[in-house]
Amino acid sequence: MLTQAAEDYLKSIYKLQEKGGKVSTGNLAEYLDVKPSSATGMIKKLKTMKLVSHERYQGVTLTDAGKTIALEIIRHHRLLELYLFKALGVPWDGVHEEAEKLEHVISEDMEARMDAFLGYPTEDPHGSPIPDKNGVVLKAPSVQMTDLNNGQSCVVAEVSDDDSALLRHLGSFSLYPGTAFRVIEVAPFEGPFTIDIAGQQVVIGREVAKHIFVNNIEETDNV
Amino acid sequence: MLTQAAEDYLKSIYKLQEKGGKVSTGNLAEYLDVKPSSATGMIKKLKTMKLVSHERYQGVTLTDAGKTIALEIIRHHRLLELYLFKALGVPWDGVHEEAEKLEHVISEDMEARMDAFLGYPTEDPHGSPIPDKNGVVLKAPSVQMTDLNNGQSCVVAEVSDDDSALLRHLGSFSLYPGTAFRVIEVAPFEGPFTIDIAGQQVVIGREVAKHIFVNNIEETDNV
DNA sequence: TATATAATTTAGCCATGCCTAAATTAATTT
DNA sequence: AAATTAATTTAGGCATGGCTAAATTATATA
Repeated sequence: MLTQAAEDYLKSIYKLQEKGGKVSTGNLAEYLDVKPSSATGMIKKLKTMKLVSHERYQGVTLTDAGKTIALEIIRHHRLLELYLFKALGVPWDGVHEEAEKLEHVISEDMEARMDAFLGYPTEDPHGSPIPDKNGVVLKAPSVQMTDLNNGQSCVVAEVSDDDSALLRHLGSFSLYPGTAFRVIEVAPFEGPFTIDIAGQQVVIGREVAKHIFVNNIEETDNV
Repeated sequence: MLTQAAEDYLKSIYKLQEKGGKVSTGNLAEYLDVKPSSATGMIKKLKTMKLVSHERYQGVTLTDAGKTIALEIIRHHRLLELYLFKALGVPWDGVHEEAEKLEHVISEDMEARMDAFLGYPTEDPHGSPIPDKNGVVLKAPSVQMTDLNNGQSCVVAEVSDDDSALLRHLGSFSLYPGTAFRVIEVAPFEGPFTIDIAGQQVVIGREVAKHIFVNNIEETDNV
C-alpha cells in the first residue's frame, strides 16, 4: 500500500500533466504546498517504485502504473464528492475538503457500492469526469469562459472544485454545471463579464470566469 | 489535531478500562499489536498532552479530556458501522474494518449528517451503544452467554465486532442483536451450548459464546 | 530475606516526509 | 562567451511512531 503522501503526489502530477504538459519539481512543490526539496525527495522514491519517470532537471512523468494509481485516487475523490452531495446532502462547496481525506481510505468494496448507489455516474458535482473502474476518463470538450464573446449562449460544463469561497459565490448565482447563460457584455481591457442567467443579470469577474468552463456554445441575437 | 495513532491509543485505553479495570502498558501494547516499549512512548506523549494519567509501573487512566476524545472516536466508529450497513449495504462482518479507517477522518459535519440520516440511533449493528454527541453512553446491562443455564430464554444484546470470521459464523445462524434463543443444553466440563433459534437447533462452541452477550433472560419450561 | 522472574522503561536505531541552507546545474542576459 | 539568475538537488536536521536490546523496577518464589 502506498502512503497518503505518495498518493497525493501521483494525483497532483496527473492533474498538472493534464493541464500544462511538463511537470517540474517546482510546479509540483508549489501545487502541493511543500518545498521543492521535499518534492525532489518524493520523486526519487516514486521513481524507485517505477511510478514516475524522471531525469535530473527534466520534469516528472507518470508511468502507466503511476497513472493507474492516480486515476484510482481521482475516481475515489469524485465518487465521494458526488456521494456526499447526493446521499448526505453535503453542500457542493464542502464536498472537496471531505473527499480529500476520505479518498485515501475507502476500500474497493465501498467504491463499488457508492458507484452502484449513484447509478455509475460519469461526472461529479463540479462537472469533472469520474474515471470508470478501469481508469477510463471521458471528458467532454469545453471552453474557458474567458474565451466567450458578446451574445454567445452556453451551458456550464465544469468549475474548479478546490476553492470553497468561489463555489459559494457561483452557487449564489446558481452557476452549477448544466446551468445555461448568455453573455451580454464583455467589458474591454480584460474586464468582467455581464451575463444573463434565467433572466437575471449578473456580473462575473475575469478571475472568477477563469475557473468556469462551458460548452454547447451558440451565437444568439442581441436583445 | 491528534494523530491517528494517538486516537487509537485513547480508544484502546477506554475499551480496556471498560472491560478489565486497570490498563497496563503490556495489555495496551498487546491490544494494539505493538511492543510494550512503543506503548510506553505514546503514553508519555499522551501524558504531556494531559489526555492520560500515568505513574511508572502503575497503569494508565484517561483524563476527562482523554475520555472525551476516546468517546468521540468510538462514536464515529459505531455511527460509521451502522451507516455503512444501512446506507451502503456493507455486510455486518465487513463494517468494522472499514470504520476503523474512516473513524479518524470524517468531519463533525459528516458525523452529524449520518446521525440525522440514521435517526439518532443508539446502537450499532453489533449491538454496541453509540455515544451521543455529548459523549453520553447508555449501555443496557447484559450477561455473557457463558453464564446461561439449561432452559433459559434470552435475546442477543451484543456481539464482538472485530472478528470477521466470528461474525460470519454467527450470521449463518441469524444470531444478530435482537434475535431470541433458548438454551437447550449446556454440555458439562466447559462444553458447547446447544440452543434453539426459531425452531432450529444449533450448537455454539464455548469460545464463541464468550463473544455473545444477552439480556431479557427468562426461565422456560423444558420441551 | 534473597533471588528469580516478569513487567516496564530507557537508549538507540529505522523509515517517512517535512524543513532549511548550501551546492550544483541550467537558462538568461549582457 | 561570461556572468548573473533561476531551478533543482544534496546534505543534514526534526517529529512521529514503530522496532530491538539492555537496564531498571516490581513481584513472586524459594
